[in-house]
Amino acid sequence: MSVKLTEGAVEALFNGSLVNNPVLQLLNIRQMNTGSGPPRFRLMMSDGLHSMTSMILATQLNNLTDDNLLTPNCVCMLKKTTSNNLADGRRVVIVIDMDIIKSAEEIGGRIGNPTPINADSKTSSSQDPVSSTAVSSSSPPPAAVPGPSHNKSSTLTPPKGCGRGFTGKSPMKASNTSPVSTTKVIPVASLNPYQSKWTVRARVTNKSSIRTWSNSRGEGKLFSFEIVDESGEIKITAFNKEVDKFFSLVEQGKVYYISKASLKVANKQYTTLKNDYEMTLNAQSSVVPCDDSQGVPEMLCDFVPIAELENRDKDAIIDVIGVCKSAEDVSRITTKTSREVSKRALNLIDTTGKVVTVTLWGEEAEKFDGSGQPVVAIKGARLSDFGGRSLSALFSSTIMVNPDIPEAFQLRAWYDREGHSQDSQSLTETRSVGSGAKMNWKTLSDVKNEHMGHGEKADYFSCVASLLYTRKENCLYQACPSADCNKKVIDQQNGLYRCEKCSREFPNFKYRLLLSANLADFGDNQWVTCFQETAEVLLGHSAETLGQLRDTDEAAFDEVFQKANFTTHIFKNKVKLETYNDESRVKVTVMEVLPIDHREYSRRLISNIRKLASRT
DNA sequence: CCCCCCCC
Repeated sequence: MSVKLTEGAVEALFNGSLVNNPVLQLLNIRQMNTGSGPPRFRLMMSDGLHSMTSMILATQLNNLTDDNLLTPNCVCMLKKTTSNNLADGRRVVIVIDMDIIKSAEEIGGRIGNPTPINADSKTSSSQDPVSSTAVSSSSPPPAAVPGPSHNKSSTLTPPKGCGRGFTGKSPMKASNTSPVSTTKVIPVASLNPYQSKWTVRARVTNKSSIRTWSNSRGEGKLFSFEIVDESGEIKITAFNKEVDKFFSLVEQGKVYYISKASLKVANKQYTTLKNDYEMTLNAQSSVVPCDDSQGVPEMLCDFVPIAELENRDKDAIIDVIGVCKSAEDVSRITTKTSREVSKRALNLIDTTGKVVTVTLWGEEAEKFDGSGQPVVAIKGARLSDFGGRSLSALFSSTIMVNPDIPEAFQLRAWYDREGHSQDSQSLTETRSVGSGAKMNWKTLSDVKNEHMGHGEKADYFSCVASLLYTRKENCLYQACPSADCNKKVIDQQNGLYRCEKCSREFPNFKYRLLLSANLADFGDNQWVTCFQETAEVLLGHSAETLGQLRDTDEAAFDEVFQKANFTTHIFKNKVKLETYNDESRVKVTVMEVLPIDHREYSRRLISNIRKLASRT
């Protein structure tokens, strides 16, 4: 058991002093009674000299308890703590981040002979979680020590409990006329519904506009914003009167003291922030601008590497950062509910070499400028399984272009040095590689060598090929004008056209395309048949237009075919052996023509070149 | 007390 506890750390934490990564032993862990909220765990930890019970695991670390790793006797390093100095002077240490560095089994027992630092406390386990953390201070915390252990937040409050020897059971009767002057600033991460006297000092991020609603429960208006301090973040919503009161006061990016708001458990379904709770402003709430924003972060991001998105659940809300390798032009689409909205898809790449497509909406899509391949960070994007894995920005997402953060500088440097030329792979299959269907890539010589289409059923394959030749002479025919009938009609030479299938004569017909084309790739060529839709894509004109053109302007008609020649596409094909008059030949029908995705094309090309090279 | 988050 070669582990050394940080002696003196418990006393320091208890007194609210800064301790750098203390190593402590867990003596006990207990789930507190939190009613309907997420479980909270209270820890008893020891530095070998002293133990303290007034330590609480931040809920984001609750998963540490999942695998029975956080069990008595294990040794932990507390990487981030914050102390929550309650209004009556009691102190609670909240563990925001920690590592278990030795398991209980490895340690095997209690290290040293620690004595409780709060020996004269008589806490009751049946009390509510906050009051149950009550400690009476035999040595009251030094008043000038600020709440967060990071030592940055200014001390706002005149020292409370300077008296000495007061107990946790009898709260200070300080006058509470102003929250700023009498309520201790606590970290956002430590906010919970069981504690009412607090002030947070935090920066506003992501302020919404005012929205109205009307449903069976009534109607009203609201706006919401998010706040962040160095401990965490939380969403705040204001309704109706509080909208009038606070909307113009609350400004994006500014720092405020906020107190006396209601806390409730956040609905996980809509949570985009890393907090189990959310806040609602009420008639008693106070929001006061704070001139000193020192130490209050701009934004809290937990960037997920792009390659890692493959392992995340659909609909997860995640933060992502990457270089915008390419971006679509903005376009307008109509939603299922007939609303028009702008959209723009970006392709982001990070140092994992993976690319993901992220879609921006509305104004964000319109104003985005992808020139110069900026670094783009998105906080709170939703993971979708479209095309494998893709991302979509939400109303609540924050989109930052070239943000002033270390991750962005690192990405920029990486991309400019090597990332730009690196072989990358997208998690998002684009439409051009087959609308979700699996592509069975073949070269034209593969089709022959593998005797494709010789089986009972047709085979399907995709290839990248160029149009080498088209038979324009017989590509158009006059077809039955009935919607569901494409049968060739017989010109009765009396102004009427007869369809044998429909047993009817019509005064008109429609043009249909049946194009024979010779496709070529670098190894072989192949005759294929393209019916109406695929032929229209290849020739770039409708059958109707081509029919008119052939009848009126033969030169223009010829030019259409000249232009189509040597164009390169992705062809999705069906191949089947057909036999007539004892003669068998493979018939290839083009099912779909897709534009080339150049990234995919390069990948195919390189792979084929390697394959050819390995044969020689 | 909202919770819309769109398209392929």
